Amino acid sequence: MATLKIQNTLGNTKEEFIPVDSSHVRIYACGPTVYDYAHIGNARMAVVNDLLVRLLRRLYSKVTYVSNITDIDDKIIEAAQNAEAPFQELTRKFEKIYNEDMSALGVFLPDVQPRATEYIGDMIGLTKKLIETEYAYEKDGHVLFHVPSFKKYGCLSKRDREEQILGSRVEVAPYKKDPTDFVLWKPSPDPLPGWDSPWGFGRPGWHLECSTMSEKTLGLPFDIHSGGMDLTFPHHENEIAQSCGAHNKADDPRYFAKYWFHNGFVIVDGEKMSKSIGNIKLVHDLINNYHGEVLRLTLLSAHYRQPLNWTVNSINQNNAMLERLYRGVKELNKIEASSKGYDVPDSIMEALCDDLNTPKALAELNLLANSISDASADEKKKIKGKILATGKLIGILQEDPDKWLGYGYSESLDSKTIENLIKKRNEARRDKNFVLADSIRDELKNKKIEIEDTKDGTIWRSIE
RNA sequence: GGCUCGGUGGCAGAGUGGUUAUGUAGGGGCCUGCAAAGCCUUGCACAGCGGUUCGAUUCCGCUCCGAGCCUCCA
Repeated sequence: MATLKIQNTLGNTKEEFIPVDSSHVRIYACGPTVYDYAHIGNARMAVVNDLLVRLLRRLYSKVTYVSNITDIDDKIIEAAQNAEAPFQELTRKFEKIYNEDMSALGVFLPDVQPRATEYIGDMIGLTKKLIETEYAYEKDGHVLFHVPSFKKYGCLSKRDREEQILGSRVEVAPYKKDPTDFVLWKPSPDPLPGWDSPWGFGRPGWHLECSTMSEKTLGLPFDIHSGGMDLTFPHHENEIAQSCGAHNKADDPRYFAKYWFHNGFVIVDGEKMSKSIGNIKLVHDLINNYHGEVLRLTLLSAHYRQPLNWTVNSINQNNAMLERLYRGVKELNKIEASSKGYDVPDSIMEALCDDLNTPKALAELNLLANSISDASADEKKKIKGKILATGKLIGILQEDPDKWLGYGYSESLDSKTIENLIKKRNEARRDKNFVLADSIRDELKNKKIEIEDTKDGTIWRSIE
């Protein structure tokens, strides 16, 4: 069995994955803040983690995957105010859409999807602990984490506290003892949502929820904590400070999570995705134009830590690759898959286990598909088993190939009409009346029907 | 300014101290009445300059260019 290696942001090296408890692997991914439609960057995180979890499930008997829903936050409050609706209405709506959109990309629901608002009591508890351990202090209804008290602060993002203060561009709030202190709990003035706490009516700071929910759902320490690269600082750095501080484990950042797994950004046509440029690609829109598998494959076409340039060209290239793979599966459908449990090939497992090297894995899959043409019938059985198992693991090739390629499916003509035209054409061909035969083919092509003369007769498919 | 990470063939994108992935697009061919699909074949890529080495795209240094974080952000 191939051993899994992953790049650990904590230490910034590729490490062999050794679970805290090999009988139960536990992973937590920072999930979305649900106030708007998910964009392709959110999807990359979801797809990459989904694949990592699928891989872990092959390697370990029990895996628990937790990914939260952030359903209270300043942006949510703002969006709810603009919509003139209770924030819960907004968050439930976009949580549902998020899950539907991710499902379209072949992302399985996490085992646990905790909502921040359902853990407020535990967040208050964690904050109390941090006050007890003297890593936090209260001031004017705020509770702040005192960063200078946490010696290892910066260990994840490799940031120097002093330089951070120098490089800071924001004004320091008056209630902070130190410019780098961050909020655990803050007051919520009347119209804003909030909860009662020992420090008055308020709401949690952003970082607190993940420390709380990961501990409550998985226990400490757990194995992998993941998220987008931008979360490394400050979000994940602060989570470590909170979780290790609360448990008096300030010297041991791994007491919280052992491995930190961060995915790179998606850029669009070479530019950063941003509201001001107006180039945000929403999954909700993309799935109207492309099958989820095409989008998933495109997201996996680059290594997860590299920037991914999202362009129409790259979607098309991956679409072409997927179509060819489906043709391979269609070819193999003429034979039974081997019943001898032909599984994901070692070469592909090795690639995936090597820090989730999906481009390498896909290259190996292509090589496998290339081997179909000159394989014996017996070999084809094995190849079929391997391709299907691989497709299942990485979340592609799950559709019926005929349907994917459009064989026997048409929206413009009913199949009887098509069959009749094909019959007429074949009669014309028999009579060597190629002018007529070609005109019938052109007629069908105009109706988005393409025909193929195979040795088993003429078949047709709808094309876009 | 600080900290990361990159610059690979038309495009996408792995990887390696010496044997030049993979896909996609293009060229040529086979097959076909012609197509379509498939198959075969082809392309001497590794930002620049130095250094280490028998040998560097791969290691080291410098230069140039790009991206991300340092403020909400996947």
